[in-house]
Amino acid sequence: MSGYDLVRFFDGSTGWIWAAPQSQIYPMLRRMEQAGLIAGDEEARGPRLTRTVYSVTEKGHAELASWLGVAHDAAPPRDPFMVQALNFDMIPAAEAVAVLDAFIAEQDKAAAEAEAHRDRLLRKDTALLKERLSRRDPEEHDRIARLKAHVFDGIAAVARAKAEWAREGQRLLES
Amino acid sequence: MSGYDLVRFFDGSTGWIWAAPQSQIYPMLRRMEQAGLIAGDEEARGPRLTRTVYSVTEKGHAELASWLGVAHDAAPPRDPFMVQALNFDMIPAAEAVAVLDAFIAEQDKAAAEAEAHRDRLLRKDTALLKERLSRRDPEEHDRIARLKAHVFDGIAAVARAKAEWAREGQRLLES
DNA sequence: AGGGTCATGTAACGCGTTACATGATTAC
DNA sequence: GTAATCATGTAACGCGTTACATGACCCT
Repeated sequence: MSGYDLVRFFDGSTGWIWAAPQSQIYPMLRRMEQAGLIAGDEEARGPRLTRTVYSVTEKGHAELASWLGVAHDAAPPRDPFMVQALNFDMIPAAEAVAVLDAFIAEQDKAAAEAEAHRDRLLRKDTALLKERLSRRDPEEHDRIARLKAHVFDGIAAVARAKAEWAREGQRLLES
Repeated sequence: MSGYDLVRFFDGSTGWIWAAPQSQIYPMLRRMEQAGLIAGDEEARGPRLTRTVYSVTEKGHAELASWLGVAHDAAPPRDPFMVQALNFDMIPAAEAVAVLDAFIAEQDKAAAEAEAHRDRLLRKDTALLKERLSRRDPEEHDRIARLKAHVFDGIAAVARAKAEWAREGQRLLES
C-alpha cells in the first residue's frame, strides 16, 4: 500500500481495531523503510505526481510473525469513561443517565458494525480477506475466514456486554 | 494527596482503571496547580524533609463535575492484542493457542480482582470509599456503594466475556 | 473553471515510558 | 548501621493529536 492508501485504510473498517492519524503515516513509513521492514516502490501517476507503494520485506514478515507468536504484556489501562462512571455519585442522576444513554448508543452501534463485518468475513466479502486468501491453499479458506470472523464476534460480544452493563447502571441510578 | 501518595495510588487497585507512571505525577501536579485546579500545602516531615499535600480547589471541583456530566467521544481504539488475533492464521496454531492461554489467564485474573474489589466496595471496606462516604448523608451510603461496585461488576463481566471468547478461539484453532 | 480526490508532507505540543538520580526518615 | 520506605525530581525519546500546508490529476 501507499501512504495515502493507509490513511484511508485506518479511516475505514480497520479503524475499529487500530486508528492512526495521517500525520503519523508518512514519518512511520520512512522509519520502517530505514529499518528494512518494508520497501518502497515509486510509481508514476501522471507526468509529475508519483506515489510510493510499500510492501513488507522478508525481514518485516519475520518480525511480524515472531511478534504474533508470543504473548505481550497488556498495555496499562487508561479508560476515561470508567473514571466517569466511578464518580457518577458526584453529579445529578439525570446527567449520569444521559451519559450512559450516549454510551449505550455507542456500544450498540459498535456491536452492530462488528457483527456486520463478521458476516462479510464469513461470506469472504472483504478486499483484505480476498487478498489474503489468494495466497493460501483453498482448503484453508473456510478456517481462515472463521478465525477472522471470530475476532469481530468477540468485539461485538464485548460491546453488547458493556451496553447491558450500562442499562443496569441506569436502573441503579433511577432507584 | 501528595505526589508520593498518588504514585502508590496508581500502582494499587486504581491501576486497573487508570495507570500513571511516577515521572508524570510531579510535573502534572505543578501544571494543575498553575491552572488553579489543585492547591498544594507543604507539611514538614522532619527537620529537612517536606511533603506537599494537594487538594482540589473549588475551580477544580467544578471542572471535574462538568467533565463528569457530559458524554465524551471514545478514544480511537488501539488494541495490539486484536491485531494479533486477526492474524493468527499467519502462525502455527499451537503458538496462537499459547498466546490465547496467556490472554485467558490475564482476563481471569482481572475478573477475579474486579469481583473482589466489588465485594470490598459493597462492604464499604476501602479507604477511598470511606473517605467519600464521610462527606455524604448516611442515607445515600448504600446507593453510592452499589453504584461504585457496579463499575467493577462491569469490568469483571467484560473480562469474563473476553476469556470465554478466547476459549472459543482455541476450539476454532484446534479444529 | 472549479471541485473533488490523490498524494505527501511539516510544526507544535502534550502524553507516556523507561531510566536515571538524590536525599531524608523510620524501623529493626 | 543499614535496609526499607518516604519524598521529589530530571532526561531522552517516541507516540498521538490537531492544525497547517502544498500541489497534481481527473471529471464535469
